[in-house]
Amino acid sequence: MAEQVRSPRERYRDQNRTEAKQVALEQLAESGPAGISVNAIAKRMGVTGPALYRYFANRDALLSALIVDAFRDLAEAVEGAAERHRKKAPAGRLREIALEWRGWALAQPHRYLLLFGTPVPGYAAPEETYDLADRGMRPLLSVFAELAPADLPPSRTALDRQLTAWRAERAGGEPAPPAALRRGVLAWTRLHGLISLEVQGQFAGTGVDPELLFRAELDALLAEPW
Amino acid sequence: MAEQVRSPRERYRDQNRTEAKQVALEQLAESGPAGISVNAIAKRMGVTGPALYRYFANRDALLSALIVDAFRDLAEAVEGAAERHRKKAPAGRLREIALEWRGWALAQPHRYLLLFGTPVPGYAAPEETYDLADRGMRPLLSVFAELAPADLPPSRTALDRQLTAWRAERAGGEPAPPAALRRGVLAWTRLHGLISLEVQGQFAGTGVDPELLFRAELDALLAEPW
DNA sequence: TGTACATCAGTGAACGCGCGTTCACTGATGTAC
DNA sequence: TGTACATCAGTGAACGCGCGTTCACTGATGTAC
Repeated sequence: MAEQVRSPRERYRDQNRTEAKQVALEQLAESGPAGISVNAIAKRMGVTGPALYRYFANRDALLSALIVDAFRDLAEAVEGAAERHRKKAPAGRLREIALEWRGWALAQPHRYLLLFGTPVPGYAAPEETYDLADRGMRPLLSVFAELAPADLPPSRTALDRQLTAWRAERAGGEPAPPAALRRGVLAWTRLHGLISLEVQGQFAGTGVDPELLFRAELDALLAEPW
Repeated sequence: MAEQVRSPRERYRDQNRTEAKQVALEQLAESGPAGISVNAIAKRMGVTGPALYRYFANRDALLSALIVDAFRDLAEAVEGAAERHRKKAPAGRLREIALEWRGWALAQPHRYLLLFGTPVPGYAAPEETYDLADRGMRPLLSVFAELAPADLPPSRTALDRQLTAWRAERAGGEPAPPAALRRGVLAWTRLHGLISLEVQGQFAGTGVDPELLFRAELDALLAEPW
């Protein structure tokens, strides 16, 4: 990241945009996406409501900024974990990536739900989010590409064809065996299933420790035959 | 279900309660949980707002009724599938149960998200929902109890102890091998992961058919070693 | 069967509230010559 | 370096709106004798 030269005014703008987003995140944590209010944010910033329209075209633009930030943040966290453990064997790296991802979600449940929770009605996510969502999945897919044995029999099921096309177009480029893509995507949906239930407190009254479940799921993922 | 003797007035009340809930479900589908409005429901019913307070103590009570209904409905659908295919081998029955569950969610995504989506902030679900949630899981757990080989080595991990205690207390009673509980719960979280992502349209732009992914996940579930 | 009373559904007015957004404006900060 | 002008942040008033909920009430329906 090169340091950008910015005028004082630009710095000031950035600072205020950032502050507004931070306050919005507090509201998100307290009362959900519907609780994010332009006027309330302004009040907490010590400013009147209309002032925020200098920084965001409208409420939806603010929401979009939050979503894009969160997707990028998550992708960077996952990429960071992959990078930090790049010397580990793929199985160990997979564990680290998955745990990083869960950690990110648990540390800021509202942001995770903003990305993967109930869609906000009447709101359409900007195009950018699709790329960022794919980017977050890439490290997971790569690990499975490494884990795949070299002598995998080729597969031409409809699903495998779809996955291959998707990989070529969006999810990173380098070709991978379809079986690796399939397992990578399913790994993603499995981990998401556990995390989303945990984040929503579905295990709360059960006496079952979600982290142990999560680790058991990782074990199962690695024990599965190819 | 025995036919209850009810006075005309009671029948009338039930009818109006039901109609209010139906209209609320329409609103839920259109604009999410936050879009459920007492006044708007009344208007659609051709009645003034305060009239609804004859039927529900307040907005939260209405929401609770919707949630309890949905949990019960889902549990009954799943139980029905298990019952309809009771003569099938366990593996086939598992498929049917899972497909029934997915079908229920896809047919009414908003209701599924009401149960398992982002929690409504400031709203506490009534006690009853916990039992109903467990009830919906039971058929899945039972199938895994059947699938478990008889010669499973005993396990005493912390997770298995927690699952056994939970099963004894809430999830149906009949004891089952811990490994079966573990796999049953993980089956649930896996299917939920796929379904919740599908219901929220996360696969929309990818060209990947979620149903094929779902069936691949079922195959993986059954191919896994014990 | 008829009358007296109790129950209950629904009305309409009112409460205080917060929402997103627009508009014309003031005053401060930056830019050009 | 000083002046003239353009840019931009923020204000305060106002818009129309819908929200959940309360209250005293009217009028219809049911119950008891």
